[in-house]
Amino acid sequence: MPREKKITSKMVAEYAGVSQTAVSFVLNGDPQGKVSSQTKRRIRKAMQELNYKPNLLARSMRTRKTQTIGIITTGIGGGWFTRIVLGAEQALREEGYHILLGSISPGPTKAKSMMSSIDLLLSRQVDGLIIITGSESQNGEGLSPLENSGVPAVLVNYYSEQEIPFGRVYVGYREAAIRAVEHLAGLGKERIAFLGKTMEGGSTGFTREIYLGYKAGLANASLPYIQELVHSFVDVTEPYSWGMEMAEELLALKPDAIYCLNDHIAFGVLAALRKRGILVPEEIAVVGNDDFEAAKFVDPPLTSVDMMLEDCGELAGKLLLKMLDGEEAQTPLFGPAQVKARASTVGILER
Amino acid sequence: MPREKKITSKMVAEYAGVSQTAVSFVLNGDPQGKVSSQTKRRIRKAMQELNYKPNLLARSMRTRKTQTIGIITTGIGGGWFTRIVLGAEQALREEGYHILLGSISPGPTKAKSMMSSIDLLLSRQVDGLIIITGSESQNGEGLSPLENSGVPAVLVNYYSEQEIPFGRVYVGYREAAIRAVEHLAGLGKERIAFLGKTMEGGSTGFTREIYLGYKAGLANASLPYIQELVHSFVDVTEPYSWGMEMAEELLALKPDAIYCLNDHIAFGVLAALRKRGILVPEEIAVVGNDDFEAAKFVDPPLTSVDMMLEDCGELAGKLLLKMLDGEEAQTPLFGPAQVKARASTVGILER
DNA sequence: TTGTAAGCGTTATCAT
DNA sequence: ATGATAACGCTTACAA
Repeated sequence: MPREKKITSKMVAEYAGVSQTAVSFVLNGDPQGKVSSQTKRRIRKAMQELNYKPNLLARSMRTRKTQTIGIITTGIGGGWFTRIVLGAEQALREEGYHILLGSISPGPTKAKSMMSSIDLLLSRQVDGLIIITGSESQNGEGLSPLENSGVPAVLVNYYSEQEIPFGRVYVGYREAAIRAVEHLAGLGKERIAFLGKTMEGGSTGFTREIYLGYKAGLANASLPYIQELVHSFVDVTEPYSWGMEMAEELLALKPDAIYCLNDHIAFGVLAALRKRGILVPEEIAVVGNDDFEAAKFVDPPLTSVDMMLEDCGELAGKLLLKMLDGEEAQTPLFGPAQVKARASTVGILER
Repeated sequence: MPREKKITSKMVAEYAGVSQTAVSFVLNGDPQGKVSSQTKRRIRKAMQELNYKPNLLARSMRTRKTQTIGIITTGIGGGWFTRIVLGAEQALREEGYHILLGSISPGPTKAKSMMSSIDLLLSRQVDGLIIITGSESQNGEGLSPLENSGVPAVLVNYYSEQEIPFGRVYVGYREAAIRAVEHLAGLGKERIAFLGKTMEGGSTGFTREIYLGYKAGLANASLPYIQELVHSFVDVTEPYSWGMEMAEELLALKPDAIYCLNDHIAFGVLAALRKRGILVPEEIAVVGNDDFEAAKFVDPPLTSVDMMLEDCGELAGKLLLKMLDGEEAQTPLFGPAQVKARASTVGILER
């Protein structure tokens, strides 16, 4: 019995003794009120009894709309990508769209695989595309199939010199840094060290944003930019160890706070300070970025800036919806950022 | 210029001066070798010059295969769901399938929303379905649309009394517990406490698996089951605090190890032991489950059992592929589990 | 080896 | 208000 015959609208029409057209109208809510409520009832009853399920594929074929958005991402990473997808999915689902996942392997030949992934999704006739790129800077690589497809697309975190005819959404890194510094300044901290990547250190993309935010935050708080408190990394393979080392180096310079590019670094910093018996936050407060789950459980719990990635995803989804409605790709949008204050800055109030 | 006209295979045929059939054959690799290599070249050239992209929707319409797998999940949770999807996606992509995301909001009316989600995906003519359920036990709720659709489906972590005609994959909780206990026993621990949910405590689903694994692990290591070292929770709202409390209670009973249902609880345990100045792992070793990212960064780094969720996803994907090939839904499959040894059991060897 | 034509399940156009 | 009929772009017997 599991093998029911597929019911088509034609069969429903026959069963109800009406035309297929009438069935179609009922299916689409009969906007112009062309079907008498009597036959409407008959048709609905027939649908029920036959357990009819419309074939959305056929509909898409005809309407040239699939109600499907492709999401592609390179450089997947522990959850950060997911949170964005989640936000986007929700925004899009509310409008009746589904998500079709593009290739999500990091892949060596990035631009090439990006192109083929886009091609595949376009072949499947997605109505729009969201592309979440790794956090590195890049140029218009791999986007060529999109450009002349006319399919609206939103790029998330796509740092590029070139002008591109797509919507853009960025994670709020700069705001994150500004808020972090403001938070620390608000606690009376004045010598706020920075562990990240400076422009002199060759920062691009999101690392650049964070650095600029750090400087802007200092300016907002009327604090001086102290060169010797700013450290730039070159290689990121061991952020934890780097954080430890840098913390050691900084000690002599008596900072009263350390703001770190990410939580990994901050964890290293905390470990180093713990080992030295430095009081956190009384002597030195520490702030990280990204608000990893782990931040709650280190000792002391780490204040970190949540990048609100779901919100970024929602931003991307809503922007895409507008574009699907015919609006032009606007100026870039930036996601919010929120300081999650914990013991590493405010002491023992909460876990 | 972004608005190129859509190119169809018919246009390619005209342009190349051949029949649409020939184009179609080339598109599908011409299995029977019905097209001369000359015309093949002509056709390929035409495709290139017109920048032809086949419309996969139309193909699906005809072949009644969409090369699309729907994935539905209830009770999403910080990343655990994602890792499974990732594994499945990879396995399926290798065989040319794409993932269509079903509704992924927790939702109050779970069974109802599950049904509509399944219906929607079926309407979109997915070739198969993977359903990742929350970790709670359930009955055949919400699966009725699937049963008589004849569409193959794999359920992940679906704990149910009833027989169901679907493939099933379970996260390797029981094995996880067995390995954890073996790991501890291997280190010479003999009084291994358990913080989880016992059958007497009303465990079902995965909590039951873990408990059974704990007992099996003890048996394997010829260790006695010591009733007083086993604690069962009722309410899970504050696992961290519960872990702290239980650790305190256990102290008097002199356990030499504590195995926790999850990392949250284990973090609480570690915190309590740290406060008491108990040496970990010399006096008491601690093991958690799930291997959160945070496990690496607590003090001391926590040994935890990785549930290898990507592998579970891969298992699910591959099982589904087999079912798509006509094989029957087999006996349930269980994912692997791997102890990630860290300082909380083996001392300071690694972070 | 190549071409013709039917059909997949819808929706949209145009008469009735 | 309702019903034929033609698309949408592709695959696939079957005919040439």
